[in-house]
Amino acid sequence: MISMKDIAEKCSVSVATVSKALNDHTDIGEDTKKHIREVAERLGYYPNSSARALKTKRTENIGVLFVDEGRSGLTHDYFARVLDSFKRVSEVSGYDITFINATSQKMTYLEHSMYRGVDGVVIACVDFDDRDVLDLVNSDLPVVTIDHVFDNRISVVSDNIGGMRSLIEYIHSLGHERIAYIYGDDTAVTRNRVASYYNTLRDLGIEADDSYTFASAYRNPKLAAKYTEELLAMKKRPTCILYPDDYSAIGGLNAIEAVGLTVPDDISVVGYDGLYVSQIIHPKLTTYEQNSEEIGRIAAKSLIRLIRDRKSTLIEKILVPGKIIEGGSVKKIV
Amino acid sequence: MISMKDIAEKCSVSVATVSKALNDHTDIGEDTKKHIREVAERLGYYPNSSARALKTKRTENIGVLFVDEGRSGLTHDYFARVLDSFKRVSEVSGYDITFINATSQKMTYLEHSMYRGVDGVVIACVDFDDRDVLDLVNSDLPVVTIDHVFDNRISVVSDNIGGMRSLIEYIHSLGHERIAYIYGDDTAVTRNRVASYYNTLRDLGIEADDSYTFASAYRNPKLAAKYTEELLAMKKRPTCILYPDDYSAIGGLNAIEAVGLTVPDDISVVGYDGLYVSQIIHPKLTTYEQNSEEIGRIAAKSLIRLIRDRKSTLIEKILVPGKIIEGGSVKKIV
DNA sequence: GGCACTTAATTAAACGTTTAAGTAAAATGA
DNA sequence: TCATTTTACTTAAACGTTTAATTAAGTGCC
Repeated sequence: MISMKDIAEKCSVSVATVSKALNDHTDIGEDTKKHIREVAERLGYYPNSSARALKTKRTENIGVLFVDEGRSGLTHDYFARVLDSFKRVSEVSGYDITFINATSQKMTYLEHSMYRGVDGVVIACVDFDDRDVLDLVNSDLPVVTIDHVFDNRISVVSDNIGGMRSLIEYIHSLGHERIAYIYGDDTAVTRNRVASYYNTLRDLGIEADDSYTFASAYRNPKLAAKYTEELLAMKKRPTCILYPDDYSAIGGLNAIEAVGLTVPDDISVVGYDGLYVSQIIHPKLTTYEQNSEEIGRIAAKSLIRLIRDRKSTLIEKILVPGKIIEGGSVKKIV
Repeated sequence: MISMKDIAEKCSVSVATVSKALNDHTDIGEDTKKHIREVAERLGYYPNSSARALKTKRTENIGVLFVDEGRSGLTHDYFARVLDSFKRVSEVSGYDITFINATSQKMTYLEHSMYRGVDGVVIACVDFDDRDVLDLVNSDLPVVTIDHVFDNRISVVSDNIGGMRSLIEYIHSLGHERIAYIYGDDTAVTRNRVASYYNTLRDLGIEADDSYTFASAYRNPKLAAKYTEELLAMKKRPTCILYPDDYSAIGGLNAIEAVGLTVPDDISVVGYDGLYVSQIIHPKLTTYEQNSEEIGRIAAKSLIRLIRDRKSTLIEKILVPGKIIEGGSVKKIV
């Protein structure tokens, strides 16, 4: 490994001069800089980030906490896209991404973050009631959370309330009044969507029917199919069913076809997420596409801003709207 | 930040003693160790990985190179699962994962790896002809590649040849003889599968018909649908169509349904990958599930072994078989 | 009591950077 | 011409660890 010392010797200058030359300080002559850089290049010099971090107390590294119950957020389409976008934006700003997860070393998330000396942490797709997560959130580290709001932190959240509202208003505008909702696991996200479901119906002058709602789970087409069957068996069955996500909606589609009914002619179906796959099946799902790209982007920008301006005590909740994808799974009722 | 110095002062011992006590060296008395550890705990001490790395030249960090043409491998189901598994196994062994990607700092992958001082690198889902990738592969760093073989490196590859063979043998055992194959982009993976397609047909005594094969692309249902239409329009059309991946197969399914034919009664369809979604649609796809879990696991184990035993010059190609998922998209022909 | 050995600690240097403070020479200005 | 400023560099300390070398005290043995 070539170090500044090697360059210094080769150039007959001090190590400090080399450091300053490579970091483009103003108190080094132009020709010296040029010469040092050439030699550095020629010797194949790479700066050593550990040494640099030790001195500067900055690692230019961002920690990512992305875990959901054993299964990592990585295989979760929506979060994978958020992370992907986050990563891209961070890299452009010169930050690398390191995962801060369950370690064998029985370190807490905060300990792990301190150990690695990350400059900041983004948290998403975790159990936000977890003691370790809360410790991290309440630490001195710059933190941005995604899809969960803490009152002392910057958060970037997908607009679940607005999303649900616009979906229902859209369906309603096509003539639907009997709108069922099979919703996901009990999380802040779900609670917002459910509340918005009820509020929107009320605002539209529709009386909500509790037998039209089911507590299901995310990404569980089987369970969604089961509740769909129950809905189909009702005397006064809904004309449209909303699902917690696109996978569940596909489960619903199958259940509907299985009893010989057709989507959207006999009953309409609406997903959530706008996954790639939702647009290649037949019928294409009408669904709500969360802006994962934008969420990741904003989270990265916010966190980096926070890191660079540590004294900023700004607490923000940034709401990111998505958009309706008009597939072919909802029929206009005359 | 609490450092060893603080603990040393508190305990009236030298910094070296603290270091040794915390690292459980044998030349420190038991009571001293205990005391030092208690104080460390009480003060909320975290070791500093930068300082440690500076001394030991080990970061306990693994670099991950996962890029495909602009779009990161993160959003690619198969690679997301491989990475997820890789990450889990690495973490258990005490390694963290850092992405080594395109940086704004115009560093090459190798430079980036050296800069971060990663102990090793896993490469997957990249353009393996890229100059920068080759430089990394030919560097002194421990490297493991996934789904691509270099003759000087350990590689872990999904058994594409065997996978293709077992799929075709399976289909053939159900009575199919006219088997079409729409395949993906020109990569090593594709070439292996195509070769295996021809070899297996030959071994089964079936004369391959070149008009039954199409160069399509991965994850491109539109293009797959187009070639499917061409196949359907043939006078002597195939009884079964193989696709490069499950998404493409779904595109094929749609194209088939669109002309009023039914899968599998009128024609059979076979995917590749065994994505979650392939098993929740109707009909469920018959497909080949690559063992992404195992691939990630083996890659991690191999890389860590290589890191811990640097002088090992072992070069291996580890083939990981997957398995057929019998869905409902292939009919038995009498 | 003297010798060798063991145990438990310390000292000091090193890892590769950054940076405040210092210095010597050159340029500027009256 | 000499004081002042500017330019271009060097010195030296520091960041938080690890570790080889050293030391000092205690133990056991004859």
